[in-house]
Amino acid sequence: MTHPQARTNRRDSQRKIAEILDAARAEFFQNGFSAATIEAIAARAEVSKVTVYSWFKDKDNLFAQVVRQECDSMRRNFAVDNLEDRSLRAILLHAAKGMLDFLMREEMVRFERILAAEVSRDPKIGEYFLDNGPRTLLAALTRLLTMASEKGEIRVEDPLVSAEMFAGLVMGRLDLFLRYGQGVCLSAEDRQKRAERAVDAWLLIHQV
Amino acid sequence: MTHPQARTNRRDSQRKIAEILDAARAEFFQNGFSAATIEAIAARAEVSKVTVYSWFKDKDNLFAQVVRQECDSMRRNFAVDNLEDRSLRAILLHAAKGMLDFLMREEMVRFERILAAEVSRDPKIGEYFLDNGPRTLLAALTRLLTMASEKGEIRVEDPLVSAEMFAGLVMGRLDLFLRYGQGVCLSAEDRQKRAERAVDAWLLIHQV
DNA sequence: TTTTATTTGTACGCTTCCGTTCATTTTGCT
DNA sequence: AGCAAAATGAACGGAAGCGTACAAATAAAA
Repeated sequence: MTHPQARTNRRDSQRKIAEILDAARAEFFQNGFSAATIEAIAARAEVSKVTVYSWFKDKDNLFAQVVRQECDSMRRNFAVDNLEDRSLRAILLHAAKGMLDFLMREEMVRFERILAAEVSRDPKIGEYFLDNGPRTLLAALTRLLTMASEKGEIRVEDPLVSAEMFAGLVMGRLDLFLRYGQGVCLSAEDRQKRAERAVDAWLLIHQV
Repeated sequence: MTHPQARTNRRDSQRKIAEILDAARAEFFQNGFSAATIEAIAARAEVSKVTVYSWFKDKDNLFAQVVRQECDSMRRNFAVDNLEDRSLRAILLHAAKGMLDFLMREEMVRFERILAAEVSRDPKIGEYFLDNGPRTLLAALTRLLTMASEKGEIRVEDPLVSAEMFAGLVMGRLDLFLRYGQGVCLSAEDRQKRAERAVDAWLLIHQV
C-alpha cells in the first residue's frame, strides 16, 4: 500500500508507475485476479517484471491499488451533486442520467464483474467499493431529497429508503444484463428516456 | 456436456456424480473458477481425482455443469407464478417476497459473485444465466401484468418496462450490498416490509 | 464364482506463474 | 562529467495445478 508513495523525484518513474497501473487494470479486468499474470502486465506496460516488483510489493498489493484508483474515480463522479437553482425534476434527471452514463461504461461493467469474485478472497476490498460507490451515491441522494422534502417539494418519510428506490427505478435490472450479457448498450436517447421514466415514476410516488 | 449422461445403472455412481457436483459447486463458489482445484473438489467429494476425470471431461466441463444445475434451480423457482383467485396486490406481494427470499440466499449471492467474473472467459455461460434467471422472471411478470392490465386493474403502457420497474423497486440496490458486502441479511419482517413498500409504490405508479 | 465396470493411489510429464537474485546498462539529476 | 537511482534481461527455485497412465483393489452383476 505504501510502495509507490516513497517519494520519487523522477518524472519518468511516476509515468511508469501510472503505466503499470493502467496495464494492471486492463489485465485484471480482462482475466480476473487469478488468471492475470504479472508478466503480462509488465509486457503491456512495456516495462520489465522486476520494475513492477520494485514499485509494488506483490500481486495482491497491485490489485488493491488498482481497486483504490478505480474507487477514487467513482467517488469523484458521485460527489458532484450540488443542487443548483434548477427545478427538482431537472436535478433528479441530471442525477439519473449521470448514473446511467457512468455505470453503463464498459470499463465500469468489467470492474464490477471482477471485483465481485474477489470479495470472498479479500472482503475489505468489497467494503472499500461500497463506501466509495453505492454508499457515496446514496448519501448524496439522501442529502438532496432531505433538502427538497424540507422545502415541501416532495413527501419523503425515510430519505434513505427513497434514495434507494430512486436508484432502483433508474437502474432496474439493467446491471444484470450488463454484467452477464455482452454488448448490451443503450443509445443516448434510450438512456434519456429511461431516466425520464424513472424520475417521473419516483416523483409520482413522492408527490405531496 | 455429455459425460455423466452415459447411462449408468449403478446407483453408487450416480450418488458419487452428485457428490462431485456438490463439491464442485462449493469450491467454485468459494474460490472462483481459476483458484478452485480439481484435487480440492475430489477431496471434498471424498472421491479420487481420477474418478472426477472419468465422469467429467475437464475443469471447464465441470464448471459448466455446475452452472447448468444452478440455473435449472433458478428457472424452477421463477416459473411458479400462476395467478390464483387472490387480489393483484396479494399476488404481487407474493412475487416480491419470493424474489427477495430467493435472491438473498447466501448460495445465490455467491453464485452471482463467481459467475460474473467468468463471463469474459465464456460469454455463453452468462447468456445461459440470463435466460434462466432474469429473463424468465421478467417474462413471467410481464405475462402477469398484461393479464391484470386487460382486466382493467392497472394501467400499463409497456408491460416489460413495468415488470422491470417492479423488480427494480423490490431489489433496489440491495444486490450490490449483498455481492460486495458480507453478512448482509434482512430479517423476515424487514423483507416483508420491503416487499410491501415496493408493491405499494409500484401500484401507485400504475393505478388506473 | 466368474466376469465386468468402476474406483483408487501413486506417480509422472508438462506447463504456468510467483517472487527473487544478480550483473549490467540506462537514465536522470547536480 | 560524475554519481546515484532506477530499469533491464536472464535465469532460477519453488510451488501449484492440469490432465494422464498404470497397476492394483473393490464392488456390482451374471
